[in-house]
Amino acid sequence: MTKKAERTTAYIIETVAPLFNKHGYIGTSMSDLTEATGLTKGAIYGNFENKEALALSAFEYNRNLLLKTVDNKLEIGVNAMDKLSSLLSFYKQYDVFTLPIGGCPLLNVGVDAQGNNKLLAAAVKETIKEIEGKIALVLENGAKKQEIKLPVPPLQFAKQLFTMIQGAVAMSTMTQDRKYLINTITYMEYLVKQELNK
Amino acid sequence: MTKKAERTTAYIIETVAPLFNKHGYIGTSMSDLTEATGLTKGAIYGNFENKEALALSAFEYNRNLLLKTVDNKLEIGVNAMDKLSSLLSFYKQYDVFTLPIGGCPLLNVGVDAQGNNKLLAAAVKETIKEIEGKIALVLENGAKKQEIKLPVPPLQFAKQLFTMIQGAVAMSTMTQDRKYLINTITYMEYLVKQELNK
DNA sequence: TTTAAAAAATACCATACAGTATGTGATTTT
DNA sequence: AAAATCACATACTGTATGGTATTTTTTAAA
Repeated sequence: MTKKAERTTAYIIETVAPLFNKHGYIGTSMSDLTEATGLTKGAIYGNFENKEALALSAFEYNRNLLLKTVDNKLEIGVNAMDKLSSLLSFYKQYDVFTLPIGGCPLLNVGVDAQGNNKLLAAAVKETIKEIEGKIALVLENGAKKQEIKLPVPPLQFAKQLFTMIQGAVAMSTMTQDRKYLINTITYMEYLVKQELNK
Repeated sequence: MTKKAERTTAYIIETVAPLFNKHGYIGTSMSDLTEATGLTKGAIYGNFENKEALALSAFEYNRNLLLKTVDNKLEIGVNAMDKLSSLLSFYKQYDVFTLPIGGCPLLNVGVDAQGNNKLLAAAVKETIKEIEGKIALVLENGAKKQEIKLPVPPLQFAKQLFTMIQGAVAMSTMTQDRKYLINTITYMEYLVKQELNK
């Protein structure tokens, strides 16, 4: 059986991850965390060195949730086009995914931490690279099997794809309007089919 | 001649606007502001009701700077396509524009304020609508004069255009890599020409 | 140049902050 | 079941926070 502290550590992370994601590093106070967890500062500081370490763990938790989901979506379907469609339809409803975790962790932490926390900012940057790499891999395999024809190198195409996706995420976040997700991703579905059809 | 207080008020806004933009509402403390301005809290609170009012004024200052520039770019050229090209080439170097003001005010404040400050969040939302409207107007006029052919209503096209632009802004902000701006906007230039050519 | 009004500096307030030393009860291990 | 360890709660630290009442200085008009 898992140790008590391990379970508490996990519980704390799960509980505070949405708070940090929604209100930012500075915007989330220790009293917010004790209130949400029902634990005292003694308990939290017994499991985490300081606030920054906890915030980093919280981001990593959300980040893994996202990476895992992206992985799943890119496993669906047999050819590259199916996998891309699967990813795009996930992002079309990205607001449903992000609601319980307090928004897009990449956008929220990526913007919030930029001017305040170099560690978190670096973690976001690395996560973006990972997702771009995953998409690029799908494209590369699809091109090898001659399912699709790439107009540019796979990583470049992946970056531009993900940039547009994050644009939709940013706009729907800022305006609180999911139409940005739906309309832009719908257009991207058409765009991808047109660009990759040989 | 302008009154002393008016000049001080303007000076404060100009000085603190980049700070609020870079570090966020909560992330910017009053002591940050007194240090940057060289004034005391008495002076600042003599000119602004409270921190929130000052932050709002600071955002409006940055927002007006952006709106004015967008206006200028959309005035360049005679036909719609020229105006769009002018806007896109501005955003291709958007990092140069945002450097002195501490980043993109829409993205930074739009994300930061979302979970923390309803007033600022609403102000961002309205500014986005304004810019989309400006772009839509250019498109509408261009369509009327039959310079371009729109596949969708002008406002919808404007929204999708601006969404992609903000995607490039978001990605280059999060990764601190201006290539996202250059590559994505370059692709958009090609895309716009293709989509609007009749 | 005097003077009244305006503007800014000072000194202070209560509160909230992150973090910690120590005490105490729960959980393992022997 | 006793002993040792672990996990958490309590109570506190010093500091920083946003904000304010009051005093001092500056400005501008008479």
